[in-house]
Amino acid sequence: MTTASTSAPRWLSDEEQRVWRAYLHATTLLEDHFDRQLQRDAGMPHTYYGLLVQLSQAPRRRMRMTELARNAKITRSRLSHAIARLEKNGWVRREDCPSDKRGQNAVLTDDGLDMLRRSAPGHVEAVRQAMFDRLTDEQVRSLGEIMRTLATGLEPEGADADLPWLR
Amino acid sequence: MTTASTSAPRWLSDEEQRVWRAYLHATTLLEDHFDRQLQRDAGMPHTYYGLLVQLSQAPRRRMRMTELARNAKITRSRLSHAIARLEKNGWVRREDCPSDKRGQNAVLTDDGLDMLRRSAPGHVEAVRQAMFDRLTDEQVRSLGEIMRTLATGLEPEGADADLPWLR
DNA sequence: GACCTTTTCTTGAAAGTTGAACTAGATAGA
DNA sequence: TCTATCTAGTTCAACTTTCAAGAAAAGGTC
Repeated sequence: MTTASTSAPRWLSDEEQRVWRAYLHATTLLEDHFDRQLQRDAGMPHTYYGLLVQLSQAPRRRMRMTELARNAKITRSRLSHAIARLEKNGWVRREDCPSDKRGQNAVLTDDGLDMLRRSAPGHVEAVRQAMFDRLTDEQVRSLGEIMRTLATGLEPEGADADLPWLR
Repeated sequence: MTTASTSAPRWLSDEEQRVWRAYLHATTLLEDHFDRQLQRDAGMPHTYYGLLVQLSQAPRRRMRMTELARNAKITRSRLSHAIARLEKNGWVRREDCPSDKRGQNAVLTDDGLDMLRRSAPGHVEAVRQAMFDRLTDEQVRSLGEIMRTLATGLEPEGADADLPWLR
């Protein structure tokens, strides 16, 4: 009897349960915290803000939709809706891709860049206050390594991976 | 010139940026991963599943709404909607609180407990595979400490805190 | 070229979340 | 008591996300 479906579950140890719970609590609170900070100061949820940041750092302030979805770790559908909303705000515009007629580029507008410049200081301060100011250098280093490991684990090389931006 | 609004922003260092990015990537992918696993195997999002788990561990399998919201780190509004949905599924029912006529208890039903027993092994396995199997014991220990620190930082003692379950 | 499959992106409806407004009951002070 | 305030929980509308379906172009094979 060695099949996964019938073998005895390897329950979490007490410490693992505590760590898992702490992980869920911290990530939920952090997400809520930044969503509120950015909704208040920039008029959009954290995810949307992240898209503008990505675009601002891309060559010529533009990026293909799927590429942007991959960077943000979200589905293309979600991205389509998000870009539509940001377009309404005048912070992004769409542009046909010259080399592939199916493709679209999302382009950060000047207004979008302005909005980013205005809100960036406050957001960085919020990130510092909630995360980096509370951790030792060693903890920051360790957190980075852990998070890279976990992210990599969920993005396997093979074509069998169920990745949001390919759904 | 020392006021927060006008002092030079303390931008993130390169390493801090990498850590922050890795954090966002990993947490986004993990959330997506568990939401899908549970939607597939238990017919509900991760947050809802967490509520059933909380109830299953509470005395007499019941809990006051605000208390449950506090444990889950979510707003009471969100919880109201969630419980309404779980009630439709027959996994939870509401009950008037005897000692406070404004209060409601959310009670895990027998059906709810069954559903939890059926899906728990698969979920634990998913958590192991995505998180604990990939980290060393030392990393698990470190992650726990980091997450407890961050969660605590966002739940200050004072009455000035903007906590989801008090909104 | 004709045909089939894959890739890119969008759409519309259903499900979930947020924020503000609201009801009802508890609490505290004059 | 009377009244003002606070707390518990729900509801509605607006917004966001998911899922399934679909249009259009690209790529591969014969």
